[in-house]
Amino acid sequence: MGSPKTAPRASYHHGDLRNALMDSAVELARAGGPEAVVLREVARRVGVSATAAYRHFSAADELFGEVKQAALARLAESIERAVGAVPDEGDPGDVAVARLRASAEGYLDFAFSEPGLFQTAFHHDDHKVDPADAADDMSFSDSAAFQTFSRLLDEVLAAGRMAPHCRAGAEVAGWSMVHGFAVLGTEGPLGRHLSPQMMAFVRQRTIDVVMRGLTAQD
Amino acid sequence: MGSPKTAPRASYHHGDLRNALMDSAVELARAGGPEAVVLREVARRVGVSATAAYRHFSAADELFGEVKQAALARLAESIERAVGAVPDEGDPGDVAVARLRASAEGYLDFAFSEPGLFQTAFHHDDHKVDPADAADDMSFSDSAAFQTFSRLLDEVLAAGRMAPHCRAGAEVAGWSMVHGFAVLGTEGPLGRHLSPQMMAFVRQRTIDVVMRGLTAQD
DNA sequence: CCACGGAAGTTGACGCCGTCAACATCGAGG
DNA sequence: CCTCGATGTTGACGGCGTCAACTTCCGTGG
Repeated sequence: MGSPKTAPRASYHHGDLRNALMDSAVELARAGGPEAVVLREVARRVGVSATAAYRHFSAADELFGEVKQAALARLAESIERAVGAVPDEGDPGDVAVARLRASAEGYLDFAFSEPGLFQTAFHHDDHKVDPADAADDMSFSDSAAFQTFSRLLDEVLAAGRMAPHCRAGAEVAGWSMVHGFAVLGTEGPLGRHLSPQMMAFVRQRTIDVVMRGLTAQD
Repeated sequence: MGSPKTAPRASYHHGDLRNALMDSAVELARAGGPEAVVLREVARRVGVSATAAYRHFSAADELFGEVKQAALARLAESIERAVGAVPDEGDPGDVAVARLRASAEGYLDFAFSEPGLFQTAFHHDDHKVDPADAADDMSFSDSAAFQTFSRLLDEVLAAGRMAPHCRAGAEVAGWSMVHGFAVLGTEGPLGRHLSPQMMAFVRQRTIDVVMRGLTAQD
């Protein structure tokens, strides 16, 4: 008695090893960032031999890739949540702008509350750039979060809060800003040198700058 | 005959091993990014045993730290060069703005022409955040490049091209934007999914947005 | 002049990692 | 019931960073 899930050593076979490995790997990434996702340690935590993982993943990279996708998904959730929390009342332009701003806040909330997962979501190893095989590599720019961001910019444009000629490339510009701040704050020197109050201040300042840059009317 | 430098196997002792290891390590970082800086490989290239490096560096991390500093220095050079190339004539406000913009171009020029070194410059391992020992970790925010950037913002302010209340936190906002674009373009999904023409376009767009965000007058 | 002490480099070993080949165990379907 | 494929184990390999012990060389003081 006791399902294999609750009694990890119930039998020779695990019963749900793939999911158990994923959970363990995600927890490792959460606590220690991308470098902490070590196949042997993942297996150890699940109470299984290292090579057992090869029945469910072709290699360690594949496991890591799935952890990355999971992290990306949580980032998307954080953004959706923040955007969804904006009250849909008042001037449509104000709402559109507020929603755009909220998406940035949701991005940064995730980055700073789950730095390990955030770094994992954007970790990219190898310098190998084989010819036309880049297609299979799903990433943020294909993710729900990016689509959301794009849609929010369309809304701002439709509400007349952005000069039409500025719309092109705006996703990348806005994303760059928020992402850069997140990277510098979580793994870069910002988080290590600034007090929490300073961090909060420059965070608002940074969002102010990008919002002003995106919603200029000239 | 033949100095130890030109004849690497002239004698048992190398003569200039520390510099030789540094050069080799920097070259590795240049070609393969931070992950490619592997102590044993560095030593192998110099034609020396792996443990020989321990006579000059306390650990592999220390070697890597120096490579990082070298990369940071080259980034600073790239920025200085771009800023220095701006002609110092015409309206002082225009010059200040042009110099600020040039610093961003210099930053991105380096990131895209030397992606391995750029990634190395900002690579940060371990999630260990020991108490008050963060002081010794020199990084970009202490570097010449950051000081330059700060000075350029002061000039823009002094030339009346920036609202005074926007000056605080402007370094971080501008740096975040440029850094984010560089990261997404070199190791992130941008560089892998966009054509060179698109890259050039979004690059200009991104710089436009941050310049507009920083130099707003309201 | 030489011998000697420490600086600089070597070898061999340890424990960690990812991965492979060969073997053991289990449960579902003939 | 018995077999066979899916699942998990063991043992090994090469590569990594690092340590302890050993060797080679060079500059210096007697």
